[in-house]
Amino acid sequence: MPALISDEQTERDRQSLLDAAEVLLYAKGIQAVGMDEIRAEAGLALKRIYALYASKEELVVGMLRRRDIRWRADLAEYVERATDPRQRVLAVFDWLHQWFCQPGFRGCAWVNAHGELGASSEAIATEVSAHKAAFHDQIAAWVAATNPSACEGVHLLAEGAIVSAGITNDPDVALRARSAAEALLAAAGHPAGMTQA
Amino acid sequence: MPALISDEQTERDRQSLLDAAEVLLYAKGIQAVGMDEIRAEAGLALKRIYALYASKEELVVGMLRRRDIRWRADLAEYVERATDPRQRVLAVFDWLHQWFCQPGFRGCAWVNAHGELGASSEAIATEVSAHKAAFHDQIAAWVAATNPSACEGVHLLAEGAIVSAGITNDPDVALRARSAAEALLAAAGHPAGMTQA
DNA sequence: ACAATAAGAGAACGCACGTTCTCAATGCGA
DNA sequence: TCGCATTGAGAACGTGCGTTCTCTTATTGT
Repeated sequence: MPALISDEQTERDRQSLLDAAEVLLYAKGIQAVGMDEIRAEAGLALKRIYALYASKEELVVGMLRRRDIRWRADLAEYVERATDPRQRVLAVFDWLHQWFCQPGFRGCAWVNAHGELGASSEAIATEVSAHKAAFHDQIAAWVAATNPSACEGVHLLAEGAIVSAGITNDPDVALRARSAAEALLAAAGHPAGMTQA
Repeated sequence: MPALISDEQTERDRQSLLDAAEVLLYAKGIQAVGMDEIRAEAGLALKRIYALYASKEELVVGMLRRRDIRWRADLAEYVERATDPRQRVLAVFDWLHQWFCQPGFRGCAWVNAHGELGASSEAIATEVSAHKAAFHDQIAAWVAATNPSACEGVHLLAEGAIVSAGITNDPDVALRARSAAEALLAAAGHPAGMTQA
């Protein structure tokens, strides 16, 4: 095989690599997985990996970035299947419940990465912030269509559910978060907000 | 100095060690800090450290356990200064806000530890679960005194606020969580619950 | 067919870390 | 005062990992 590598092959290799990295790093933590284990799982030469990403840190960032796009697209696809604004917000928690039920669920990949490497890697911390901001805005947009005053609360319920489910391994936190979100949507401030200092 | 070491000295050394470990591990992450750095900060011999804890893993568990006791006692002390049940619940978020404002705040030590080592260390995962369960029960007890149907929601708001503040470095999430908690407390179900499947 | 080159496999390097071991120094009992 | 046990300081050991290097193999253009 050795000889010029096509752009298509490069893209295929990149996806294999990101697939392997995503599975292993999410399951075991970032520092717990060596580049050699990723190489074996991806079925690529180490040299090839370092041609695609200059360092493990860059690979992690690339993995988080691809996961962010897919994860939020999946969520949006599910949520926007509903047409009623209120049902859309509740669908967020149904989607979360589904996610929590998947075998191997181990909390939020971005929160985990931030806890492990946020202090040492600026690049990773930035990627995590970007994901969280995007998730916040996505939720806020859906909630704003029903009850703008509930945006922040619903977002925090979602974040709380993710973190709680990750640690307790109880997928039903999503349902309890859903109920609370329902209550928030029904509460006060349909016209204006009611934030307080 | 070499000769039998008193129990009092042992306790002093243990606290110095836990102090050093807590500061460094929280600030930089667990795997990012070597035992030698902890040794230097604690001002103890490596041999002494391994006489107090048989391994780094045990030291981490000991550190988390002491932090759990102090952290929840501080919270309770602050919250129970208020006498009105509703004010108590809101005080939780004021206390969180205070915490988020402290320099060096970097999210929840237990969530960070779980993300980093929950998959590889049973002992650490167990300690984290214990802390989260205790925190949940503490919150639930305070909320139950005002509006039992809001227990789960308020707890998730608190968890969400901690995680969000840790990543965005915006202490004011605590205030937004507080507003949402206020709304939940005011909502429905004073008599019965309203959980849903 | 043959040089030139590019890619794969994996050995090698340098480093960092958890843990243990050595050894000199010190306080205590006789 | 003398020997013994205990402790502290830090060297040493083994291991694992990120990254680079070597060397072989195979493909391509002439």
